[in-house]
Amino acid sequence: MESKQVPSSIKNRALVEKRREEMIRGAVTLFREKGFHKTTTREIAKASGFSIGTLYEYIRTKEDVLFLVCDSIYEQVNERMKQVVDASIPGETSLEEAVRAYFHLMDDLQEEVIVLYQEVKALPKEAKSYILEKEQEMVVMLEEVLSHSLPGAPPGRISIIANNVFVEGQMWGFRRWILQRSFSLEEYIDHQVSLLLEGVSTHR
Amino acid sequence: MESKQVPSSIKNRALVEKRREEMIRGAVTLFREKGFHKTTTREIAKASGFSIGTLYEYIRTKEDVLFLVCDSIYEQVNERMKQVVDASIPGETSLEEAVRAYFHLMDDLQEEVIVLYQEVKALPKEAKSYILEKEQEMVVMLEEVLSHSLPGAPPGRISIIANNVFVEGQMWGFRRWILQRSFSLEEYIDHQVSLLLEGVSTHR
Amino acid sequence: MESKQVPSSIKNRALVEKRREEMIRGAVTLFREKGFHKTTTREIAKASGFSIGTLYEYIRTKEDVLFLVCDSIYEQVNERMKQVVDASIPGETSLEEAVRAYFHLMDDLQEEVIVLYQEVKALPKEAKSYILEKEQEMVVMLEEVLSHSLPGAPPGRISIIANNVFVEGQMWGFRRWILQRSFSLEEYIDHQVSLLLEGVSTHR
Amino acid sequence: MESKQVPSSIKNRALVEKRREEMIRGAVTLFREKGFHKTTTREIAKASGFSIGTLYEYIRTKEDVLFLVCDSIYEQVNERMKQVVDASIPGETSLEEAVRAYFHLMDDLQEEVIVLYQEVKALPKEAKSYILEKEQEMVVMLEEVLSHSLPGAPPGRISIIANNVFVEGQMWGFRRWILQRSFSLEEYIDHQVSLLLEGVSTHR
DNA sequence: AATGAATGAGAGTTCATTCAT
DNA sequence: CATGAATGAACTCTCATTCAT
Repeated sequence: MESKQVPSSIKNRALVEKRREEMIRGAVTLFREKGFHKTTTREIAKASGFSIGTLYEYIRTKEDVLFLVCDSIYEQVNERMKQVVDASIPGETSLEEAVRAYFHLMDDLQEEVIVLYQEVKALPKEAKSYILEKEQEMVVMLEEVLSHSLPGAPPGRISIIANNVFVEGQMWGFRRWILQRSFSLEEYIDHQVSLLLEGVSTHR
Repeated sequence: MESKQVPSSIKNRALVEKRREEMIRGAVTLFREKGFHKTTTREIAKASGFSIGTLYEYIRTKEDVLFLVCDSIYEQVNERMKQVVDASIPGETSLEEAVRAYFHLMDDLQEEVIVLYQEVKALPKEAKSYILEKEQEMVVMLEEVLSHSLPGAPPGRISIIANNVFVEGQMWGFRRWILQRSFSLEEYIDHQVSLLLEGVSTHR
Repeated sequence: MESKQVPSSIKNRALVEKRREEMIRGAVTLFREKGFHKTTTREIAKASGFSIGTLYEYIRTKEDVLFLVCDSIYEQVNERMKQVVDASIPGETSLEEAVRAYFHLMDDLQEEVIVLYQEVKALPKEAKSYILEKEQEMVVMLEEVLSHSLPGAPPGRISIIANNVFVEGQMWGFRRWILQRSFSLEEYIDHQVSLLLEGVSTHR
Repeated sequence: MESKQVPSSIKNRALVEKRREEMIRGAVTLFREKGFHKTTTREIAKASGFSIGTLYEYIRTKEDVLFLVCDSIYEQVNERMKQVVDASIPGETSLEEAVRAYFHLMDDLQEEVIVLYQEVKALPKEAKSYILEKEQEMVVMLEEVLSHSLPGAPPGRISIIANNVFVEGQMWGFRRWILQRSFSLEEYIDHQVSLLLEGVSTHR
């Protein structure tokens, strides 16, 4: 799937898939720890379990690694989110359920989402657009769920709510140093859901 | 003020202040365009109007420039936000007014906020903590305003709302490519205020 | 024939011969286009129609390819020149005829001769000597023809004339960008023959 | 003069000139010994007496070094040849004198000319054209001298003679392993002049 | 106080060669 | 015999930082 975007000089497709998975696993950890720019290609190779020469058989440039990492993360996020959306029966599955599922997902993939969040901007132009499109797919999925549950709401409003929820989900990860000090995931979700549905006026 | 954090070999305090302002002005633009890592110290020197040698009379490392930039931005943000808060009379100035003022501020300082947003993580540990504290001051100010207007709300809830508002303000800048395509600033603020106060249930 | 100089791990002699011919054909084109140093072994393998692994069954090092190419070219040049010389009957075949035949040969093998000309120096010492000997054989053949036609001339003079003719033949190829703009092959040969025989004094 | 072609980040023009001269001196020797491709930039820096970092303050790429070397050689060659031509009084200075001067020049600059001869092709396209133009200037100078001495000769013939002389001069250097074994410079020149003027027919 | 030439560690990338299958 | 994945030494080039002037 990624092979369409990033060419490799290795012919064996299955092997490419396998090696790239190893690579992504290694790179995510490194990027999370030190950021993309401070991670060297040699470190990536080592963390992936192969030599620098082998690394470059599977990518063309260091930025390709970043792209593969970002792409893979959104692939996971969208995949799992799609399951939630598809399982939802319009009119029956509540907005609340979907939002809760999304927040749980963001909790599961915290590390990955932080990388995504902080490093996408380092991608070369074209690759960045591609990834931002995938991000947008994510937001669109949220919009769909929202419009099922709020049939009368104007699309502009739906869009803003979707963006809010999207960012609040990510916020749980990238502002963890403040949020996760004071709240459990469930508490955080409860608050956000309550705010979403009723605004500040209500408080329990 | 910054001189406390970043030593300079120049004695003349006023001069240090002046040169650093030039430096920050130049650096913000560059960081916005190409990011911290892809900006060289030579470019910063040039954009600041002095030589590389002179640049290093006023800082110790490249990261000092980033620190000065981040610090200066929060200085401005907090300064202006403080004015809003101080002008507000508890019980009279409404939550809505304060939030609107904050969103306008985020619109004014868009470029700067994006830099802040994307590059803080590149700061060395200690400097990062220092800047994150300033960020937290900002959030605390929002919390204060909120607790004035929502006297009965529990502090945890206040904190989450403050974080939400904080991030939604920044979102106007860093998700501009999607938001500013569909909404004027006023429309965006109207929606956010309405959502904040009443939740999704209401719509016009 | 080449197998004496460059060992191969393949036993089947005929196969070695065949594969090496494919290899030389591919390599000449590449060397002509981008030079020896900028051509990779992978490219040579591809142009030859087999894998990099197979390539290395028929040679030991990249320089072996260059050697085989150079050797093969001189083999052709000398072979064809020998036919001319052998066909010449001392005293009957004129100097002019032989020189004309040589220039035509240089025109036919232009591409190959340019490669020879530009890349021989990249050969390792021993291989270079071997090739330069073959080059010298070529010059010696010219000397023989010349001494038949100029029986009274001292050998030193013969040698210089042979070198001149040798280089003028190659010049038609490697200075083509200037010569072939102004002259057809026949015009060029006519001029050179006239100059050779009579010097500058005469002009038509 | 070269500064127009190859930008340097050093501002002091005189210094650039000086350092580049050191660089060229070092590089010529290395290129002569091992060729352009087998010489590393670190070796060039070392031979020039400065660090790798400093080297790159005066050039952009390794190929720039080659260009500067080639340019400088032709600068010298053309400069010195111009003196000969300018000193010649049309009608008085004989063809012979000019050709002799040229051969002596080629003897003096043997090493440099061999480098030129073998490495020009490694230059990037544009730089190559520029250097070939300078080479052509050299040939044109020879043509001028020739046309003064051979007023009745057709231009095509003049051009070929100039090319012959040009290449025969270089030949003294790049075929030294055979020519300089058998001839002193003066003997070589005597033969060439005699052949040029009278052709093969005459011999002393 | 200001300048800019000098430095060299270190980064990304290539590619000839090997060897298990 | 043929293949192509794996290797790592070696290369070019960058850039933060220093220091003599």
